[in-house]
Amino acid sequence: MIPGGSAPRIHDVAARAGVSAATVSRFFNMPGLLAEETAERIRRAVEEIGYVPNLNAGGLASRRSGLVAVFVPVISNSIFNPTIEAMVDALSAEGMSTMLAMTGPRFEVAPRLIDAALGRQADAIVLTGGAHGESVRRRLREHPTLVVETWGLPEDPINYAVGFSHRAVGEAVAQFLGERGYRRPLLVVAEGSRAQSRRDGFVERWTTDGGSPPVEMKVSIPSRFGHGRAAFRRVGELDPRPDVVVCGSDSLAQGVIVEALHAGIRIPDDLAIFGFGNLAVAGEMRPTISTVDIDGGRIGRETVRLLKQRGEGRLPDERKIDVGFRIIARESA
Amino acid sequence: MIPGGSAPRIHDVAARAGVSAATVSRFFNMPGLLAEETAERIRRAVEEIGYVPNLNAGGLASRRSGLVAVFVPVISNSIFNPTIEAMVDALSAEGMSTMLAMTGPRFEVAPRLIDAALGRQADAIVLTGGAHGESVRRRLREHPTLVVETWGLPEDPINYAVGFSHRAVGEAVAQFLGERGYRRPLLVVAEGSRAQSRRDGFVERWTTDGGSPPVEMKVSIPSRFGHGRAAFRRVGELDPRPDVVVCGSDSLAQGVIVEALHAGIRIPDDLAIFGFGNLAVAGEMRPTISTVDIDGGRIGRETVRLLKQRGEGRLPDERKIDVGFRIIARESA
DNA sequence: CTGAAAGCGCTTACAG
DNA sequence: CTGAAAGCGCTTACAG
Repeated sequence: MIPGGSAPRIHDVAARAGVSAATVSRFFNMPGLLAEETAERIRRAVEEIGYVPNLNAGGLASRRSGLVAVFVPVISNSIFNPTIEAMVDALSAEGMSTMLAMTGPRFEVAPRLIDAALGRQADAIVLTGGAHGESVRRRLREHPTLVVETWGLPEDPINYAVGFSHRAVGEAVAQFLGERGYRRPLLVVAEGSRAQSRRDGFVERWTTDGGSPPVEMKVSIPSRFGHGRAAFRRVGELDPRPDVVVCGSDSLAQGVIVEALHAGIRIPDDLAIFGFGNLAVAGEMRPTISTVDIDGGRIGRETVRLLKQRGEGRLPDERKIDVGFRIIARESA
Repeated sequence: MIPGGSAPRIHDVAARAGVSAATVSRFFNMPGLLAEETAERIRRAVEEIGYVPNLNAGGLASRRSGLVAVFVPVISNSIFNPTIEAMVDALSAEGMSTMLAMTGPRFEVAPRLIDAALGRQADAIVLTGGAHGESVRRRLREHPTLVVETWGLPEDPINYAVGFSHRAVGEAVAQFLGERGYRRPLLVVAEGSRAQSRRDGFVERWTTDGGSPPVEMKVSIPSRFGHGRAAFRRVGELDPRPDVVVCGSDSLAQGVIVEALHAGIRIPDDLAIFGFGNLAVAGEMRPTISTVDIDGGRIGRETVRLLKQRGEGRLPDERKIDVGFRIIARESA
């Protein structure tokens, strides 16, 4: 475009190519309909004047904004980041844009954030990390916008949910640690309903398998490296002493390991550590951290696939998409 | 709104409140102009029918989209995250929305991403982490959209830059370590022009102060925990052995510490470690990590302040805003 | 395969 | 302090 001039509009392209604005519009949105020679003329005109379609005007006319609002609690050290990255990439590849809304670590979704997403006419709202309040859920339920909840699999999704069963994770971890011969787990449980579900699954399976009820300890969210100090202190206070610390995140597990090593404790011989999330650091730590792998990228991609399917008018009947998880056995437990 | 019904429009509010659409528009955009009694009627009508203004239509008419496009390389373990969080929060408080674009760790800004930002009529484009190619810079320079580059302070900003001098950081670190008596630094330098600037500043100051040219080692970006292993291996290969490892990030510093401790090396007595960024983990590690503190949140807030000033038609003359940095002396060096 | 015309839901001079 | 009317830059039946 000419520096300082105003941006070219669809009519400028049309005039230059000797066609109507409607045809230029079709060039971008339904290219299959155009005669090859017409398309070529338009292509050249677009190139020459540097035309970029006004997507907001287009969205207003077509009633499809091409905008997806992604709600996340935070992005610093968030376990959801691979999901968000995969989602932003996939959306961008589909010609859609990502609007980012941050709710804070406790998911205090201000009504203002919802209004912003709806006011921008977001084609879809993606809730990452779930655990939103009933009033927010009701509001979204009443609204025609497609809502995808990720990382959890709520009993009754607002529209769709892509994630895994946190309860099943808890059960699998309990089984794994029981089979490895651990007997006195300390559960470090973060606030929030998903952590609570994992805890419930763990406790149920553990006691069903004949274990005595595990000792529990609460930490605030997010579950971070720095909590490792308090968690390790708790280990020292308990009698009998725990033989494994089950952490709500790999960062926390890493923090406990650093504290334990600093105190001269051997891992896993004196104390085992189990994480959650399979962050890169889990495989790189000394010792490497046994944990639960969640394919966060896949959650993001499945979410975008859902949006594509909606665009094609063929949304699946099944409203919960379970991406599963894997126990990763490494050195720390 | 009525479930299943279509969203109410400004005319619906106007009809219910017994005023014109123009007055409802003013209620939202220039509330000071309305009679208190009129405002109250509109407020009630908005409440009753659950009206949410269509911001895209509003933006089309007013030629202000209220959208800010934020370009970041990645968000997983990114040092820019506090900046992004502060920015998203501040923008949201101003009634603006954040569009998130991801360029990949090497800032390969696809022209498609720029087109998306321009096509959405972003009021401003924020480049986080800088280091974009000349063709992108030229394209943006020609465009009337406000561009703010963050974290670096380029010689000639596209429009504005908010950040600090990476070269000055390098110089300050060299001075600090020299004064502490270290003599044989190993510089672990990540790819990218900002890391290179810090390296240049370090080397210049170090040699000016009489030190011999430091040993250097390249790592790919992002500069992560996992690179600690290779960096520490390098320490063992060098003769004479380095007495301090200067890392491109706190994560990397953490990785080196873990490796060193695992090998039975004492920190800082046998080997000192210096980081960059002052992540939370730097203050929580054992030993705590000496590093450079960057107030990332402030970078985000200053950026939004710039956007507000532009909205009020009073952009500052000075095109570079330097937020500075601080050396944080802790246990590791 | 292409065009003319209406319309998407707002804002903003302009006039009073 | 408020309203009527034009217009923001597109898309999409409809018609040919």
